[in-house]
Amino acid sequence: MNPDALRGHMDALLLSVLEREPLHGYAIIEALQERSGGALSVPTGTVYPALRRLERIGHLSSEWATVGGRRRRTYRLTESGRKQLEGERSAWREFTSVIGSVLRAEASGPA
Amino acid sequence: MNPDALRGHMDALLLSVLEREPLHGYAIIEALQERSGGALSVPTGTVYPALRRLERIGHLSSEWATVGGRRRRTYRLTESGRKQLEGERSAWREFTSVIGSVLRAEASGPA
DNA sequence: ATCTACATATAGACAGCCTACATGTAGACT
DNA sequence: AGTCTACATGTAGGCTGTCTATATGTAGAT
Repeated sequence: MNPDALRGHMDALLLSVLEREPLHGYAIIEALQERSGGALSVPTGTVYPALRRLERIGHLSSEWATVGGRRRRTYRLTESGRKQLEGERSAWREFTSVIGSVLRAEASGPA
Repeated sequence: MNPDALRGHMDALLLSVLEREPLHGYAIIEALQERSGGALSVPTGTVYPALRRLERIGHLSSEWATVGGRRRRTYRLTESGRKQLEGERSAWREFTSVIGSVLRAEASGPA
């Protein structure tokens, strides 16, 4: 998966994976792998900053927990985050529809 | 259409629009508008540099023409460009499939 | 004269994803 | 005791491609 292709869709992925339950960063990375059938290996250097950004703009909230001696920061969707996810989903549909319509255009000549 | 979303898909769009016939930059922008039903307004500052980049790496070739007193640089797909377009198309299918599978995952709780 | 459409081009800003690195705990295995 | 892997978070800096803004010029309509 070409990294550049993810540009602008990372938020949708993160919000989507947090929709059903709160998760910490490491678990989010695993969830993305699972849900994508192993195709998505998002590096920590992408996920952690993105989560912080999403929290900063109010789409996520977080709290620390210690489980088995390890510190976790668990993120959950805020109300704003749920609305944003809705928006991301419809933006995704529009995006694929628009790009798809260009890519699938018949290669038949003019006239 | 969020500009960031285009990242990494611009090449596919440009190659695709040049598949059926050679076009110059301005006409490419119009063709993208038409094919997308008006949804794609790609600025000249994006298209012209991108076309040059694609020519530099061998996917396009170009030649100057003068039509109605105006200078045009007409681009056409090279053989390499056609192969690249094939690759872009299958990458697009994979991309939409992977992201889609994450976004569409059921929001039902675990167990 | 002025305006719009046609037509190309570059400089610099911006943003976000990536690589690489740093830090630390827990448990298994030798 | 030492090593290795999995778990877990985080930052600095690089890269690159898209965008905004600007520049230049022709043709035709008003």
